[in-house]
Amino acid sequence: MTLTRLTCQSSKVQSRKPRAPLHPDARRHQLLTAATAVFAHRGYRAAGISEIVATAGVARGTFYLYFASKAEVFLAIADDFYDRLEIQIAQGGASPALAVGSPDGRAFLHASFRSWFEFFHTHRLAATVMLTEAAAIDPRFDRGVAELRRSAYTHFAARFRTFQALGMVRPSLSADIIAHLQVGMFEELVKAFVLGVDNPDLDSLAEQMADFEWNGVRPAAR
Amino acid sequence: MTLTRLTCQSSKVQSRKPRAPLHPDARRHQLLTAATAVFAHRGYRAAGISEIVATAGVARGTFYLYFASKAEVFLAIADDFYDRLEIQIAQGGASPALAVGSPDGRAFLHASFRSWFEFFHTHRLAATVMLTEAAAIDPRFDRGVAELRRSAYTHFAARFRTFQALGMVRPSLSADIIAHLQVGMFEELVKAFVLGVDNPDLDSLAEQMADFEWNGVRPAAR
Amino acid sequence: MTLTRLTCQSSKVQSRKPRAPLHPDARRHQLLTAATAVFAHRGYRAAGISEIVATAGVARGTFYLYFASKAEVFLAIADDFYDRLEIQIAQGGASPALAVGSPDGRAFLHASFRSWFEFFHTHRLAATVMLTEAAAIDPRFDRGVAELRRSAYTHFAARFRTFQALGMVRPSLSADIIAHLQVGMFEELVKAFVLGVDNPDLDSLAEQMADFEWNGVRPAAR
Amino acid sequence: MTLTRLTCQSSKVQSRKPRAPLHPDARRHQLLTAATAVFAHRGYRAAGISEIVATAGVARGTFYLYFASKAEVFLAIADDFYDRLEIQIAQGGASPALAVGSPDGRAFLHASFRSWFEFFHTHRLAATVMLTEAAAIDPRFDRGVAELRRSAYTHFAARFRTFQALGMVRPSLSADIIAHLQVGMFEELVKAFVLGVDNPDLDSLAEQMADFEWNGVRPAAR
DNA sequence: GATGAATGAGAGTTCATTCAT
DNA sequence: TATGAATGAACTCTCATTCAT
Repeated sequence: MTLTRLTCQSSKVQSRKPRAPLHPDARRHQLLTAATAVFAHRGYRAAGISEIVATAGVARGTFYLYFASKAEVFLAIADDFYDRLEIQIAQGGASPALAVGSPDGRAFLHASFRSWFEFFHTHRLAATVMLTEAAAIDPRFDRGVAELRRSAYTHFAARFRTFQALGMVRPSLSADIIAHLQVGMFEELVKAFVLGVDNPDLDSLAEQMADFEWNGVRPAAR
Repeated sequence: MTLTRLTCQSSKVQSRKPRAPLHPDARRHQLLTAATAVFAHRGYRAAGISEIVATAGVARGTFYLYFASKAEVFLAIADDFYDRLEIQIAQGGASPALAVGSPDGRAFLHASFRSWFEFFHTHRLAATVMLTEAAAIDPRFDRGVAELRRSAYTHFAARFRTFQALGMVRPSLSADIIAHLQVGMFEELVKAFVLGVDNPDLDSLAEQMADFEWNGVRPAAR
Repeated sequence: MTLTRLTCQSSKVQSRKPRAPLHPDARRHQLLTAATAVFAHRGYRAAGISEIVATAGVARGTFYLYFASKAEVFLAIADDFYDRLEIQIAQGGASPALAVGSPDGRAFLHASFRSWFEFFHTHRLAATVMLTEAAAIDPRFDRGVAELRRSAYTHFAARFRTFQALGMVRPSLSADIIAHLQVGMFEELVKAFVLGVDNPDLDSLAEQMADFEWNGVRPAAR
Repeated sequence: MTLTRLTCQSSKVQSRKPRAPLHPDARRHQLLTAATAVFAHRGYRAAGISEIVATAGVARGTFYLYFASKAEVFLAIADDFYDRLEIQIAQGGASPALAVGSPDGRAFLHASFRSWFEFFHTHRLAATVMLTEAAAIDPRFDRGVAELRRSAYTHFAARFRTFQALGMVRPSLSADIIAHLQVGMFEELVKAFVLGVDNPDLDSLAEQMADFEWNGVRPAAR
């Protein structure tokens, strides 16, 4: 008994033309940047993988070589932003230490605000994504954003209490509420005058905000 | 021989039993309320027509008898919110008129803030939708939502200028920026202490915010 | 202050033309039949939802109105088959009861085989699916198929033991192995001469199989 | 402030380190073995090239140096199996030649079955692939796999006819059907008691099957 | 010869919208 | 007026295959 060979003609269905490979880190960064831009302009839900890969100039499948899912890129953007935030805080630009020795609370507020405005201007797109997408995307992200905001409140409240202890600010104010007010003011100015604006006058913004926070709106006592 | 069932058997298909016709306005209101609740809890994109009609207790098709599209309900909610906003403003609770004759700007701020907090607490769900979904959802909405915010800024800025003209507040402050700061502070407090909270202490909030805005954080001059 | 209405033009993206609705049970049956045919011809993995809905002559989305997923239709087919199997067994066509009173084991085997061949011929397509897709599809299905085979072995083994107790068959044979041999022979004949054949001679098959099982291949003792 | 990481960071991207070249035949064999194992455990469709190359310890591209496509490896496995099958047949372990001179058909059947059980146990994995994936996988394979089965039937039928001519078995039986019955019984026992079992008692199996085939189930004539 | 990043067609699934009843 | 089954474009994700290195 002789069995005929099975080997058969293969019917290649389509042709694929891989582009030039790139260093993995570079490609990942490229995709992260593209995703940040797309999320910033369209929001998480409205953004499509199609748009991200088109922006990055790669094929659909390439995306999934670097991120497990759409949610995962989003979280990667958040992680990136957190990292930069921690560096910014660690650099002391916003720490009360700066104020010690300086009796001028108003000047300190100005410097602090200015440096934060600069931070958000530098990281414009990622900031847009973070400020915009407060809505539910992924349980992990919800936790992350909540934590981010809470840590911001805690940070500002702690700083304010230090100031109160130093007698630099009025002791009757609730540090927690002040923290929220600061975050609210800051977020609003950032959204209105920093993120979508080409050449924002960050110094003016910091000046006005510091003046407002320091002196209030009450006319000077006569 | 008895074999266990492999499937869970839940068909999405329902039976057809027409509900009693309702007055068009009532049905529209019913759908609008349902949509507001669903958008508030899930966000615009995540909300489905299915969920809205299920909440309203009507059929899918009925929805399209009253609204041309999903986008249209969202805009209807915004329009509704506008209407109430205009009434609130017209009622003078927030108009500078109140302040005329009263030289006490701080008391005025307190009263104004309090009444606004009450407004947002009363219209909790719609407010959640407007504050949450203010960000880019759909290019088509941007115009509408942006206009809503702009009108709020304009209102507050105009009021502030009136105050400046009356000498009630410092003239060196930029009315535009103050308007944004107020909106930011207000929005933040509303989100943090009003919308998701059962029995918010609106008076305290108004008090703290008014104190902060009026006096700033600077310690009392000795 | 007057706010302009937001109501905007809706840009309908595409036109949809729903076909005439059908009674849910009819539609479900239509889809189940189509899926059975497609799975029978291409196997579970190779079969696409596209092919199923094309066969049923409905739109892609309609499928998901009746089945939660591709795996779910498959399991529904299996459930259907199990139901018919239980009926077939319950009808006693295969029960040893028939043999009682009749000393003719060979005739009983013939009748039993015949009725089973008829069953598989009647439910040709579903049977093809069940006999073909022994491979892993879904844990639930694996369990189901294993259970199905085990119950078949158990059934045949029990019947054989009854026969042994009645002295109708040789007591030295292992009922478990005989059960497997019967299932194997049956499956093979079904696959080769029943499923893909237009007018199978079921009686001949039953006759040959009964003769083989009853007498073996040994030449008649002289 | 320390924020917890949101992502799990596992990139699919690997580093590039060429392995030492290997003799083409050795590499091909390495890949064939890996593919056999993967197909046996996951089935043809569910098996991925990724898994095959990971098992073989080579890169994706290497696979396509030795096989034109996924389908081609499958056919190569089948070809391999054919080769071994022909050797097994040629070795006469299963040829009627053995029986010539020996009047004991039952002993012959036992020896033959035993040697076949051993063959399938030795080539466990390839056998699993061939027996499991015999069903419709891809229209292109049907021809090949069908031919494999047909050649098995032909072989057994021819042998049976020889036996009939020698007067060793009953002449009234249809050789074609007997061939199918033998294949079915054999396949079933192999699947149930050989392939997935650690130390199968091949001799017992052969004994039971030979006894059944030789004598049938009929009680000894009194 | 060996590599693995890149590719893109096509898979399963969702859901806003339509219209026969 | 009210219904809900039907629709199909668009979505996220997979994986066999290619080719620059």
